[in-house]
Amino acid sequence: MAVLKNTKQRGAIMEILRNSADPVSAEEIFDSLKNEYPNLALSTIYRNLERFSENGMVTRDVFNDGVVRYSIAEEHHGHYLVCTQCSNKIKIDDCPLMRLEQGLQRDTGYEIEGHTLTIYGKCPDCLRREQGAREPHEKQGE
Amino acid sequence: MAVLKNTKQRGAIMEILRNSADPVSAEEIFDSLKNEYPNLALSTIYRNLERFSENGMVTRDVFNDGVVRYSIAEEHHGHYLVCTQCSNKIKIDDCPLMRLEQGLQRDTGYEIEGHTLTIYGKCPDCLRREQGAREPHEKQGE
DNA sequence: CTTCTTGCAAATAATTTGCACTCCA
DNA sequence: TGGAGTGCAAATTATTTGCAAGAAG
Repeated sequence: MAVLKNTKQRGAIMEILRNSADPVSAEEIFDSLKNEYPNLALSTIYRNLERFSENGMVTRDVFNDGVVRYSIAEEHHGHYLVCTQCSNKIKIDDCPLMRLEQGLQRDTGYEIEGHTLTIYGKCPDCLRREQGAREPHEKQGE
Repeated sequence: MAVLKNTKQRGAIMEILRNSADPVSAEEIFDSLKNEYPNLALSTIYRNLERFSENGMVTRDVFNDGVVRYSIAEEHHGHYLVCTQCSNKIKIDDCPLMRLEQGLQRDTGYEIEGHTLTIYGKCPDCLRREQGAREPHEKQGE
């Protein structure tokens, strides 16, 4: 695969990725950079993001709104327990999938490369709040 | 929310969803039905799928190829082993997460509601194809 | 200099929407 | 009958691609 040359656009895109905690879309990157690089092309961003993700430097994810967002690969490890109300997240360290994966590999002939796992629930705070809201006379929207 | 009237298109779409083990896209449903209903419109399918999913009858998922696929909500518990090359899917029946979830519930105070799990890898066919394509002068470093 | 990159414009692909007509309840 | 549902065509949105000009090594 071709060598990645070092251009200022490329650097700028990488910097945005590095500086943002959450995954960002091509368009968001474009907006962030259009002042500094007035004739930066959106296609340049798409092409770079694609290249980054091929190289494993960046993780590509399709969100439920159908938009693809990217984030630095480092940040993207582990599994989470996320609250369906407030989106509060707890990292899950125990991952019981190795065993399962070994079995699958044997049974299906697949070469397992990885997995995604997210568990959803309500966090204690939201549960409490819900209890409170359940009082006979107190009905409140959220 | 408006009452869902009973039309043959609507029934046919539902039937497809019910009869398919894996999630299906609007286009796939369209293809399956275009013989039986020559002037069925794709937009009708999109609109119905959207309505189904609003009503909770059907689950909507955006896949990595950016295409939205739908499946009957019942089937909801089921995890997949998907090939990173050809997207071939195998359903995983064993789900080792109950135990983990019980532990988490105790440890974190979350009330667990569900989870998503997908395992990625290369299917036997793609592995074979890859072997074949591997050129004589192989590169060592990885 | 030669390959990798970029910008621009045009092309796709999936999905959505406006509108007039049709059909179920 | 009246509103829900449909087909069709045109509109949107995110992303991709071809190509000539420009920069990096």
